[in-house]
Amino acid sequence: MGTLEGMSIDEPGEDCGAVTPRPLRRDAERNRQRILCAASEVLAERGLDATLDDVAHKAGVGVGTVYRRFPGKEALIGALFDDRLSSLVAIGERALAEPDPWTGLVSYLEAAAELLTADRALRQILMFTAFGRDQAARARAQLQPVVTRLVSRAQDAGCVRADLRATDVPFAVFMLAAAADYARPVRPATWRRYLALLLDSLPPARSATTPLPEPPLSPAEMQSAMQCGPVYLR
Amino acid sequence: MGTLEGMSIDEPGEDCGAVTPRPLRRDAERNRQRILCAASEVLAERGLDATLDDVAHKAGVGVGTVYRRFPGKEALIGALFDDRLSSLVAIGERALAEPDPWTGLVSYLEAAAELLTADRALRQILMFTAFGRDQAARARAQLQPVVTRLVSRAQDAGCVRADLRATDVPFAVFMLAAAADYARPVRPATWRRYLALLLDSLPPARSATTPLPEPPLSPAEMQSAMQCGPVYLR
DNA sequence: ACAAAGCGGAGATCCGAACTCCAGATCCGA
DNA sequence: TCGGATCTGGAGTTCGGATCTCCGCTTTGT
Repeated sequence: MGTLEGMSIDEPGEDCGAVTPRPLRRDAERNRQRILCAASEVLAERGLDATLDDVAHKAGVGVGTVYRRFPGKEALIGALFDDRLSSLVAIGERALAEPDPWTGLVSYLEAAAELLTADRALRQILMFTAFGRDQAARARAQLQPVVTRLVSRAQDAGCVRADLRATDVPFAVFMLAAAADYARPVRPATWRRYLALLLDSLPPARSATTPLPEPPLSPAEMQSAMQCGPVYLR
Repeated sequence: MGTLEGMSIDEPGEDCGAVTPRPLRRDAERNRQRILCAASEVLAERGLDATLDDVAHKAGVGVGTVYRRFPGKEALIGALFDDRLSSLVAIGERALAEPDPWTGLVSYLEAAAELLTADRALRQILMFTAFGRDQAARARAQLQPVVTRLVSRAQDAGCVRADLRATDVPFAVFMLAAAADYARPVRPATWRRYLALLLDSLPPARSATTPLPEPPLSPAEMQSAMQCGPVYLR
């Protein structure tokens, strides 16, 4: 518990304060990358319940190696999701840079949903877990003004209903992510259909419907979606 | 394993075939009811992960009592959700009995979402689990023609877009349930806001927006929603 | 060539949920 | 009212699965 792994003082006499992490041996660094990469895949697919043994296996290293490099599961996840979360913020800023207010809002919804639907662990972190609480809270805090701006700008331009609020946006994304979770094993892009549907509810008025980009699941696909979903129990 | 509890032959000589379950002692029957009732509450709240110890505790009986009455968790859940599932079918039929096609579809969405959002275990059973697989599949099979009818009737009447399909309906309900799952601890009725929003995407055209019945979560509420959600990990 | 650093992965440890068991409490027919 | 049948509580056993440790061996780099 609490090893000082990866922290060592560079110069023997050059005491304390700034501890420069001595660079890892080449093979060790290579493994570290493999681990991060494997963890990223495994977590995206299986969510936070994924085992560190799974990660190690996928990375082609032993569990010990994982634990030598990261204090524990939590630390590994923390390291991984720092950039995921900041890329969410980046998405928001890119959407705000979009000149057309409607396109901006839509592209935010689309990109955010794309990010979340592709990564189950990220979704769990943002929606529920007590896990990366601080990181997630920080991301949310950064995001909130951006999304607020995105919404009100679109409202000012008259292309979005007046009663929409900034907090409705993450809800929309979560709902799409839930749909994706269900349909993914069968047909992963199905969430886009529901994004398109949802978008039709946003303008103050409309004279037609936007065509829905993805076909619906057939009843048979529906059936098999439930067979293989994130199995609870047994 | 495999006790014959609750099954006994009434008359000693009157062999085999129709085994009439001798009625339970009065106290035993009372406890059985308590258990079912407690299980219903606990499962609705905590989902399929709920422990039989939880159920026993809520029912005010010992775990042993639960196991004497039901072979195991699975059996208890099976017993409980038989009627939940058939009430879903009933909702569909009631909606179809509604004379106005639009009102019919809307009332189905609303009632189904109400049922699912109130019961986490039911949602898990319908969406994912390998658990009550047969029961759920049967319910789905019964429901499918009803929903199909509900949708096409509304389309024929011209009040719903032509590209909507029957399988979109359960998706809508699932998405609402996901929203509810997130918002419940903070403000349980929030899903109605998103139902209302969703409904605005259904007509072939519209000249205005329907007022949204529930206020959105404030950013602060959003924050605290995540604090207490269905905690994953740790 | 030889420390130092890193490695694998068996297995120790821990945890929590499902389920069992039996000494007593409770019921109910005679 | 009494006695045997039935039922009860909940401590404790079992089990599975996940986290994390440990140490003999391999790889690196000087």
